Amino acid sequence: MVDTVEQMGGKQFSNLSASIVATLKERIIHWQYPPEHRLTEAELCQKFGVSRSPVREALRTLATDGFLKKMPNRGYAVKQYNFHEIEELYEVRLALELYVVECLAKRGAPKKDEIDALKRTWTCLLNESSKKDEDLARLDTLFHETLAHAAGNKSLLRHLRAINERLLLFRMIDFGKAHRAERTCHQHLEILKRIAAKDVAGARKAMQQNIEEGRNNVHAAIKDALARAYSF
Amino acid sequence: MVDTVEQMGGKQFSNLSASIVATLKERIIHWQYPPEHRLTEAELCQKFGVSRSPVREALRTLATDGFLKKMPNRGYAVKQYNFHEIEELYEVRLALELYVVECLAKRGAPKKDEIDALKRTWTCLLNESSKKDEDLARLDTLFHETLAHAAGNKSLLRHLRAINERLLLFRMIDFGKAHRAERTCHQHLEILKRIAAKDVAGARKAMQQNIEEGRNNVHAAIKDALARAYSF
DNA sequence: ATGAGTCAAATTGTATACAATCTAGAGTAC
DNA sequence: GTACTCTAGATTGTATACAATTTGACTCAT
Repeated sequence: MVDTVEQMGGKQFSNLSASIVATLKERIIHWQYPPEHRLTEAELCQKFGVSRSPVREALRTLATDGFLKKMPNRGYAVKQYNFHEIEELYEVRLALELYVVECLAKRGAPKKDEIDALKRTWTCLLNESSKKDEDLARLDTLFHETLAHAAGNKSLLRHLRAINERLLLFRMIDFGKAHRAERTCHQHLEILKRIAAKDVAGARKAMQQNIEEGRNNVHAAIKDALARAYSF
Repeated sequence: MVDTVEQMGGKQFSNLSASIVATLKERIIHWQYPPEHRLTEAELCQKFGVSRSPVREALRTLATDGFLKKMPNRGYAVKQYNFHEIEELYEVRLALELYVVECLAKRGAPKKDEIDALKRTWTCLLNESSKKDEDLARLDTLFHETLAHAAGNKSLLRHLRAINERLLLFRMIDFGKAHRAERTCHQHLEILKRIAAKDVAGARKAMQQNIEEGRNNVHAAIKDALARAYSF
């Protein structure tokens, strides 16, 4: 099976390296490459039909982004996050997102039109009969990133994006749980209400509940169902 | 003037790219390359006497680390942080470090030997007549990273390191201020005391004071002295 | 003088060849 | 059977050549 980079979703990239990064990220997120799956430069060159230079750049990028791990002289492998590491990612996320809502509750709400758009999207998605876990997870991520964006700190947003991108893999598990989407929607509205009311402590608490519920779902799901693929 | 990568501090690196990254980082931090100074692959190849491959990798790394900015088809340039961006970095740092002390105050103090070592180092440095700003800034950074390490979250530590490394440039300004070292030392001891007493709110407050004082010093210094080099 | 068009230089993107290093397995001595 | 050595293969690191793109200045027509 020979892939071509051009197939990749129809999106255009400025160079081969960026395109390869996007392709591999997509595959890793969708579990098409299992954890610990090895990737070598030569193999990818052949599959994508490109030279080592762009492949090499792409692998380095993915390694620094935490999608791959580098094994000296043995190539790269899809990084397998253990239970503890996932918890750590959630903790950093919590720290940053609590700060976001604190800022917003203190010095003014996010832009009304953005928030309204999010509310509408949630409503549409919940009414649909076929709710894909991935769509829900992406919408959830979008909500949190919209808040971060509204806080107006680009550096904060960048760090949060890096973490959320990596957690997307596990958040899909989160939304696999029954009625999780409805609960999340409810929690999001609560967060917005508290921010609007400039209730700093309340907003922090609402955000903490939202994030920790997700974390607990992932926590439980991993222990239950994924013990085979992911050995702790 | 032809540099050789081997000169670089005597440290050994596994490959040329890592060595170039370290060299350039060092120079940027010491203002040997002014903000907006342009760096092209070809120029660095000639200076270091190596080929484009490792130089290219190094430049990409420095760009993603926030030391350089990439200008499409115009090479790279030393990133000039404006006032607002520095404030943003300090905010993210604050969010993460508040979380660190909160964790520590809640679930147990850092290791005693590490803390004692820090205390001793502070004492030595304060007694020396020649206090270099850079040494003080590095010790300050070390203190904060030791706390983060004690919190036991590797992901958190990585994000914090990235921010602190970038802020080192400005923290040297911070310690240029008279008696700042003594004040910082005092504040650090206060933080440790509150953590030991499991006083969460007190520890957060002490940390916030410490960080915001530094931020204000940098804030003022930049407005005063650096308006020439750094145009806002 | 001003604007469009053109071309050389600068710069990055990609391919490929070669060098250095490490891994793992086969083979051999004991 | 076990441990040791040596070697072939795998893999990354580095150098270099070539292609593609963009920039900026120069020319020429208006």
